[in-house]
Amino acid sequence: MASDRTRAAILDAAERLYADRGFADVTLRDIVAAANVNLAAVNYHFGSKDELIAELFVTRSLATNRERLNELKSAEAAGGGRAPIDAILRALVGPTLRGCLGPENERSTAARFMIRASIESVPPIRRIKNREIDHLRKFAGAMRRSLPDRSEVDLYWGLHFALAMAHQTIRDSERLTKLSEGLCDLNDVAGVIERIVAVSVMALTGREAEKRIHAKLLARDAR
Amino acid sequence: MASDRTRAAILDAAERLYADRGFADVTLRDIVAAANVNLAAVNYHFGSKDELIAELFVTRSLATNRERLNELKSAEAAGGGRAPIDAILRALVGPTLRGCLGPENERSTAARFMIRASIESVPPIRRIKNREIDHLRKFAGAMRRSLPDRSEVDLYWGLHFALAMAHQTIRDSERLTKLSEGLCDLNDVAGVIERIVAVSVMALTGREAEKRIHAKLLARDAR
DNA sequence: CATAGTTTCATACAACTGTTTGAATTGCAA
DNA sequence: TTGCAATTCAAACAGTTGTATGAAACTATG
Repeated sequence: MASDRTRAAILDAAERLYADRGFADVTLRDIVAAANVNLAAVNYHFGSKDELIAELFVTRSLATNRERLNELKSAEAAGGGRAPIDAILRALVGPTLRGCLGPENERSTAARFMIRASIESVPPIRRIKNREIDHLRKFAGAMRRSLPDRSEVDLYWGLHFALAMAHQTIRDSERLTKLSEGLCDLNDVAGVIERIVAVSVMALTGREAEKRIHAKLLARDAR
Repeated sequence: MASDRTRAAILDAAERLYADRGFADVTLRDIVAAANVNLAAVNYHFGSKDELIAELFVTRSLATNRERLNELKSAEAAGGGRAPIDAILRALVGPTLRGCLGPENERSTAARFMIRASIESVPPIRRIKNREIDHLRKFAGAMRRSLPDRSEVDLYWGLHFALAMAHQTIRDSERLTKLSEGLCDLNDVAGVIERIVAVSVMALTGREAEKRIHAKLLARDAR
C-alpha cells in the first residue's frame, strides 16, 4: 500500500541523516523534510521518535547477529560440533568490522549509522543493546566447547576483550589513524580482523601455551 | 571571593547530577537548583553549558593524565630510562581503571562522571578527547624505548588494544557481569588491571616470546 | 563615605522539541 | 457507487531548552 512507501521513506531518510549528522542534531522535522512526508507520519507509523530509532537499530543489528551466527554454525559444522577458537572469534568480530571499517567513502549508510549508534549511544539503542546478552551466550557456549579446559571466567574475559577491541577499533578508528600517523591501516579490514582474532586467541590460550612449552623445557632439563 | 563559591557550587552540583543521571536529561535549571544559585550564574561564570561540561571534563582528565605520567616516569626512572613494557601499560590503564571500577557505592562522583563521559560522549567532551593524542604519544615513545625491536605499527596496535580493553571494560562492566553471571569480578580492580596488562603484553610480545622459547627448545634438541 | 567593578537576581526571550488533533483525502471492498 | 477504514495533512499544543537583559545587591578600593 501507499503507507509502506511512507514508512520506508522515513526509515531511509532517518538512517541517512543519523549516519551523516549523528542523533543529537537531527529532528523529526529534518527527517520528514528529507523523506517528503508529513510531520505526523512518524508518530502515525512508528509511535514515537525513539521507536523509529529503535526499529532502525534492531533491523541492522539483527542482520549482523544473523551473519555472526551463520559463520559460527558453519565453523562448528565443519569441525563436527567443535569449532577452532579462532574461527569462533572471527565469526564474532568479523561481520561487525567488515561492515564498519573499510574506505570511508565506500561505507554504506547502514554501516555509518551503526558507527554513530556505537559512538553516541542514545537511550533507545542502549535499551536494545542490553538485550544482546542471549546472543553472546551462544558464542560463550561455542568457546566452551572449543576450549573445554579453560575456566569459565577466562572464557568470558576472552569474549569480552575480543568485543572490546573490535568495538573500540570502530569507535576510535580516527584516533588510531592520527596517533600512528597513518601507519595503522584501517582500510585493510581483513588484516585488522586477524590482528584482533590473534590477540584474542592469545588472551585465551596464550599463557597456557607458554606454560606448556615451559613444562616441556623443564622436563627435558630433568632428563 | 563570593564568586568562587558560586562557581564551585555549580561545578559540584553539575558533576554530581551528570554522574547520577547522565548528560541527556540534566538541564541548567536542574543544576542551578541543586547548587542554590541563580540560573544566569552558569552563563556568567562559564559562558555556556558546553563550556561548563568541558571544564568539568578537562579538570578530571588532566588529573588522570598526570597520574598516568607520574607512574610512567617513575617506571622509566627505575629502569634507567627504559621501563618494562608491563609497567608502561600498567601506568596507561591503571589510573583510569582504579578510578572507574571497584564497588559501585564506593565510586567517587568524579569517577561516575567520567564513566558517563565515556558512555554518552557529548560534543564538548568529544572535542577534548580529540586533543588527547599528544598525551598518548608519550606512551608510544616509552613503548618504543622498551621494545626497540618491535615495529611501530605493532606498538600502536598494542597501545590501541590496551586502551580498548580498559575503556570498554569501564563502559560495559554491567554487560560482562550479566553475561558471566557474576563470575567475572569487576570489583577486583587490581586483578582486572593485571588481566588487561597481561593480554596487552602478549599482544605486543606474545608470538615473539613463543618463538624465542621454541628456538631454545630446538637448540637443546640439537645438542 | 563614595564610587567603580563585580556578582547576583528575576524575568523575559526566542526558538525548538516531540506529540496530538481533527479534518481532509485516499484506497479498497461490498 | 457507497461506505468504511487507513492514511495524510496543516495546524496547534504544551513544554522545555539555553541564553540575554537590565536592574539590584554586594564588595573592595580610593
